[in-house]
Amino acid sequence: MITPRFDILGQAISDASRTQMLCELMEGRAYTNKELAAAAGVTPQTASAHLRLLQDAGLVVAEKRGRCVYHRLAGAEVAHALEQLAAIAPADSLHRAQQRKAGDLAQVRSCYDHLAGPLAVAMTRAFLDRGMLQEEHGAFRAVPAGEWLKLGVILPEKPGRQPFARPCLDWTERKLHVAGPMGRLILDHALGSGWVKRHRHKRGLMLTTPGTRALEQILDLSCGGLVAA
Amino acid sequence: MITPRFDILGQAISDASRTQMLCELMEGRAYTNKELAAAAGVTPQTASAHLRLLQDAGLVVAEKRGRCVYHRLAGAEVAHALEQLAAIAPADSLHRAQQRKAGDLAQVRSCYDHLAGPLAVAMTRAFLDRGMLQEEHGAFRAVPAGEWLKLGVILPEKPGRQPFARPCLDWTERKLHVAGPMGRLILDHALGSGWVKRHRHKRGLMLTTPGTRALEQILDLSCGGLVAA
DNA sequence: AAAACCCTTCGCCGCGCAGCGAACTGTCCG
DNA sequence: CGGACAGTTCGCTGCGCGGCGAAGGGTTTT
Repeated sequence: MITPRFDILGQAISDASRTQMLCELMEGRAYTNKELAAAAGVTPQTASAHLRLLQDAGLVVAEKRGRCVYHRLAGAEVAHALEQLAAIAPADSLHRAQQRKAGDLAQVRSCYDHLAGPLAVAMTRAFLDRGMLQEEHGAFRAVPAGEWLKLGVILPEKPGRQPFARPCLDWTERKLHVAGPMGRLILDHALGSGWVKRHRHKRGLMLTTPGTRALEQILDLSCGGLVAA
Repeated sequence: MITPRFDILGQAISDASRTQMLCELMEGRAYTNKELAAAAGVTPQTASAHLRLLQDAGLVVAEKRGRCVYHRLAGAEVAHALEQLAAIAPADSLHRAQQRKAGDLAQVRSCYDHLAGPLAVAMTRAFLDRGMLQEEHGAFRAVPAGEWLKLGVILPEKPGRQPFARPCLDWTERKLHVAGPMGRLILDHALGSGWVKRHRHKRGLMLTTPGTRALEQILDLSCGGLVAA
């Protein structure tokens, strides 16, 4: 019997501190040791050991720049596999309660390299409603439309082997939203256009007033309650 | 930040004994405690504890029948998530060596509810070559063809939300083969027609002479080396 | 040069847990 | 009824590993 080394991966994600770090890294940004240590609630020494383990497991890569070491997920496949796991993992009820209290914190955020959270779910729903996107065989198929260009998306001429618009299951909503190259384009464009901004210290993103207006104009999407305070 | 309880799943698959059991269960059959204990190389008491943990994690369900308890994977989602993990997990080189020595053992086998291994990969390649199946956006799309009926597959009238032919990455070959409802139909038909048979005590399946002839006739597929001794 | 800062390595403590032997429950069979 | 067998529970042992404090190597700032 051939057994993939699940245990190596499993051991990597079997610890609450490490999963906390991984969830942090799912934002797609690179983080320093100290930041991840704070996120997991442990000292830097401990975080250092955890990150070395995650590195050995191939889930995380490190990049030294000056006196800081920046850690990030090893690739989109890793983020994708973790999403899949999240789909069958029981949600943390404790943190779910925090989410309700925190309110907007989880409303708009990024998932590795694309938008996630309620905003992304709402946008995807708008794509489907307007016929810009079709769900078929559990995959997304983009339909040529003028709206795409306004969202910073240029559709490929021919469908490639990799899905251009990959469905990604949101952790909180348990609903699909757009990932893959199209998701990346949308996030890049939204950041470049100032529709969303990264928080300085808090995690997550904030939807700006221009962003709200643009989404309303292009997709007829009302973003009530999603604008950060 | 919302964190799915990766750690619960992670702890479940962080132990080599448990992963061994899970790989065994990936065959799709139900196994008794004793069988799984033998597969993992531990005593029944230890296996019992492991299985209770896997049950608590929601990966495995147990069914009591007489004095035996049959364990099986909790569902196709679990099998799917494990496949995804296997895609980024380093393969076990030790067992890879065993595979080469064992030869036909890994050639034909099932992956939860569909055929897997080199045979399934070869069949999928034949589907694609003959135009019965198309790969698009990383998904499979079945094309109506007479061959499908001979393989026990009746194509659905309209594409549903769930993919009918889901691509599944094989552990050993790292190549795609057909899973999902279509994969299940093919395996069911192959078992029902006597094309493949389950080994009595050994794991895996064996391709019969009628099976070889049928595949050659329908798909022009030569199965040299895949027939069990 | 000294101070501040980021990260890592080392050594230690303590918990958690995999593993087994022994004993117990429940089921099937003669 | 009594033996055989599957599974579980209990108690124990030993290893692994998460955690931190202390100390050391590098880099940036003053």
